[in-house]
Amino acid sequence: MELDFSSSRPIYSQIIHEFSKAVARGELAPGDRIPSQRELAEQAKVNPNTVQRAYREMEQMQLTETLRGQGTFITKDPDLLHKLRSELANQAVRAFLDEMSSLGLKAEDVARIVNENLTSEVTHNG
Amino acid sequence: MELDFSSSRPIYSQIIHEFSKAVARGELAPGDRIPSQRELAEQAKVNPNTVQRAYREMEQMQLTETLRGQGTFITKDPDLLHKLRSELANQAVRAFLDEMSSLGLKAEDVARIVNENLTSEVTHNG
Amino acid sequence: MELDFSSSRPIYSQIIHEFSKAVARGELAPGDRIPSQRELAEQAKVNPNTVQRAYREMEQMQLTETLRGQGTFITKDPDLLHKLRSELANQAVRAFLDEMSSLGLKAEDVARIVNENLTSEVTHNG
Amino acid sequence: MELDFSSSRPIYSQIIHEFSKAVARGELAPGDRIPSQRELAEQAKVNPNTVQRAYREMEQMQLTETLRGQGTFITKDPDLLHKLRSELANQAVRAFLDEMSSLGLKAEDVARIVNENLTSEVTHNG
DNA sequence: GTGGTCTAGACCACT
DNA sequence: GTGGTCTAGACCACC
Repeated sequence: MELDFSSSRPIYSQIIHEFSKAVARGELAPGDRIPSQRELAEQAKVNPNTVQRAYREMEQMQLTETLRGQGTFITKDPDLLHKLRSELANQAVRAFLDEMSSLGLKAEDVARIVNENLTSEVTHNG
Repeated sequence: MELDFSSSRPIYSQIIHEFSKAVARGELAPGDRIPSQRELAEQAKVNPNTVQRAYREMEQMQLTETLRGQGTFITKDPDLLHKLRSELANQAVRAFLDEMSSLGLKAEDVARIVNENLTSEVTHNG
Repeated sequence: MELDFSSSRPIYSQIIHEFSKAVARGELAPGDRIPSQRELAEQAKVNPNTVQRAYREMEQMQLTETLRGQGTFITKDPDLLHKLRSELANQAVRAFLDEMSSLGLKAEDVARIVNENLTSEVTHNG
Repeated sequence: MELDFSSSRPIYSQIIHEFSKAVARGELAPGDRIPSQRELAEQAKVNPNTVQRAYREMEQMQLTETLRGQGTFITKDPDLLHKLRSELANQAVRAFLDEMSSLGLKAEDVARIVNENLTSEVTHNG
C-alpha cells in the first residue's frame, strides 16, 4: 500500500480509503483476510498504532470484522461491493458538482469539461 | 458567509475558498471592496484572528490587496475571474476523476453518472 | 453451545458462564458428564486450546472434576445448584442496581421499570 | 472522575460511561463544556491519549461535539438526557433480565430478589 | 501468531 | 490555550 506522507489527509484516513476503494473495485471480497496490523505497518512503513486506528475505525464502519487472534476480515456482506462503490461514487459526484456549481459553471460547461478530461484521464489510468 | 464548523477543513481555509468561488462566479469583481476583518468576524461568528489569517493568505496569493485605511479589495487583474475559475475547476475535475478511476469505474460509467446527476443537480442549483 | 464471537468477553469466559448457568438452571446436575474438550471444540467451532482453558478454570473453581480416562464431570456437591444460582444472581442484581442508581433513578423508578419488563420478558422466555 | 484501574473494563470505556451517566443524571446539560483532554488526564491521572480516545468515541456517538480550539461540549440536543437515560436503563434492564432468566429464575423470583435489594441498595446510595 | 490497551512524548494546526 | 496525529515501545489477553 502506498501512502502520501506529505498529504494533509491523515495516514489512518488514507489507509481506510485505500481499503474502501479496493473493496469497491472488487479486489478485496467479503470474507477476505486483510494484512495483520504489524504486517501492514512494516510494509507501509508506518507505526503499528496508526494502522490499528485505521482498522478500528473500519470495524466501527462495519467494513471489516476481527476474529480474536485470527486477524481482520472484510465483512461478509454479499452486497458490500455495490453498496460501497455507489456510496463512494455518490459522495465524489456530489462534492464535485457542488464545487462546480459554486464556481458558477452551468450544466453544459461541466459536461464539456468532464468529457474533455475523460478521454485523456480515465482511459489513460484504467 | 456560511461556514461549516464541524468540517475538518480549517475555518480560515473555508473563508479563502468562499471568496475564491465568489470571484470565479463573478459575484466579486476586481477592485471590489470586501468586508473588513472585524465585520466579517462578527457576521460569520468566528474569531477575528481566524479572519486575519485568511486575509493574510489571500493577500499572499495575490487574490486581494490592502489599501491603507481604505480596506481590502479584490486584485485589479482583468483576467482574474477566468484564471481562478479554470484553476479551481481543473483541481476539482482532476480530484474527481482520480477518485472515480480508483473506484474501478470506466470512462463510460463516469460519463453516465455525471450526466444523470447533472440534470437534477446543477440545473437545480445554478 | 452458542457463543458470541463479536463480544469483547473472551470465548473461554463465555464457555464457563454457559456451564455455570446450565448448572444453576438445573439442566446439568452434580455428577453429570460434560462433553469432552475435543467434542465441544468441534461443536462450538472454537480452538481446542480455548476449550482447554475454560475447562482448566472450571476445575480450579471446583465447578467440575476430571476422572482420568473417563471425562469431565460436574462436581458432586448436592448444594452446588443453589450456591451457584444465588452467587450468580447476587452478582447480577448488584451490578444492575449500581448501574440504575448511577443513572440517578430512584428505588420506585427501578421497581416500576423492572415490573414493566418482567411481564413481557421473563414470563416470555422462562 | 474516579476510575477503576483494576477493572477489566478499559479506562477509555469507563470515561465514556462516566460522562454518559452524568448526562443521563442531568449533571451535565447539553451545551456544557467538559474538561479539556489535558485537564481530565491530569485530574484522573491517566495519559492524555487515553482521554483523547474516549473523547473521540464520544464524538462519534454524537454525545459530544468539539469546537476547534475551544474545547469539547455536550451535544445541544434538548432531548439528549431522556434518550440517554432510557437507552442506558433499557440496556441494563435487558442484560439483567436475560441473565436472571438464563439462571432459570421465574418472574416472581426476580421481583422478590429485586425488591429485597432495592430497600438496602438504592435508597442507601441515592 | 493475532489484536487491544496504555504510556510517554513529540509535533502540528487552529483559535 | 485547544484538539489531532504520529511514533516508540511496553504489556496483556486470546487463539
